[in-house]
Amino acid sequence: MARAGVSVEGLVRAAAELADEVGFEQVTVSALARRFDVTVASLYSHIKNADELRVRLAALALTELADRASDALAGRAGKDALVAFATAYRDYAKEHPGRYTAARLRIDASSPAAAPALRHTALMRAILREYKLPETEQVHAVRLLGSAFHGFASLETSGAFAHSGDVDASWARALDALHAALLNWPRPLTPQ
Amino acid sequence: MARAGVSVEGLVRAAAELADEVGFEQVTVSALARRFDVTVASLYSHIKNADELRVRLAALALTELADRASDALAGRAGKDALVAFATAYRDYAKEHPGRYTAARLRIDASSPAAAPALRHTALMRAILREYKLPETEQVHAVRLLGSAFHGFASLETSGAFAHSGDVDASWARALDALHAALLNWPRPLTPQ
DNA sequence: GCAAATTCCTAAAGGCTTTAGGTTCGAGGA
DNA sequence: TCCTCGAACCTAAAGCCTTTAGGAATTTGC
Repeated sequence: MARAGVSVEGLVRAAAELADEVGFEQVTVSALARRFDVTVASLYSHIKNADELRVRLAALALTELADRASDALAGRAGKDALVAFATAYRDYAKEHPGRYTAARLRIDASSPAAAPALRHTALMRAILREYKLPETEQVHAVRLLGSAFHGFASLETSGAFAHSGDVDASWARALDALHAALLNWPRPLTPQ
Repeated sequence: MARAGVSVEGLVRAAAELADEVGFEQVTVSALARRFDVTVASLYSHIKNADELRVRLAALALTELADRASDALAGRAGKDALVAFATAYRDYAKEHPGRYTAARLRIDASSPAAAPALRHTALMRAILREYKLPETEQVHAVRLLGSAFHGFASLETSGAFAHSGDVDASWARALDALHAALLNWPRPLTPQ
């Protein structure tokens, strides 16, 4: 019988497609085996277990997302950069809901997904450069931006905004408001 | 044999405890049956299927969360109200991570969880009253607040903020920034 | 006290994950 | 060319989960 030519990379790519088609939770080793027309047990020659598959999928998604964000940022600064980054983020979540869900998996420092996760922080800090926040405030600003972007993308893809109003307008206004917030970043009280 | 005295309410309460202990994804009909010392099939006299259990759990969580938020809001206005609401939200997510995850389930209008979900919107709009935004802007502001609160809670409980910095300070700064954003809400461009 | 409804049970089918152990393919050395 | 060895694949089986069917026991209410 001819071999199916399965490889770890191929598996992860197929898992990514499957995730976007049927949802991240439905990505199973069984479904992948069906897709490659191979028995389930065969896949265990390539991956250790179902969890490893999910972590690798997360790493793929985080890398793709960081690549897009990085491209969006090229040659831009200030509000332009903020909007481009955020929109790359939101668009990715809409185009690839399964991958996006995978990207939000709990990741610990030893995971192969840890490195791409760090790129995201670095990119956000690059956006902040133009806003000239004090060094100690940057982590807070990164967290606010991360929360707002992730929260919006997450609520939008989960259908929470589906029942009223113009979501694109909400997005534009949110970015205006965040831009303004960064310009007038609240000064910390005198340190104690 | 004496009856175990299972009821739908009891099941959902136990499911909520289980969710907080071992994570929402691990809430299974089997685990519940074990907890009640009853066979799995018995539970199907009380619930239609595993999905109904999850939806009921979501409804419980949304109701509890709305109750807390409502209490937090009582007698407060302006930034006070904003901070109290947001903190009730974040604290609930930290104390009850499993329930909180359930609350973020995709909910459609016919679901028994739809009604408590609407309370949340109403409460957020109450916060906005003091900020006197134009009627058409309120939906956008609600979405920004919802995104930021959910994003922060979600990233925090999933460990994304675990590796550096003072998370409470980030939270305080985020609320300061959102308060300022509401005070200076970006005017929409002249309508076309 | 008895009938009906409810609660609980056994049994079984079907899906997913993982491990154990055996077979076949294909590439590189003798 | 042949043969060997590792990788890729297979069958089999165990364990857990969901769901349905049909039957027994308990509780409730007339």
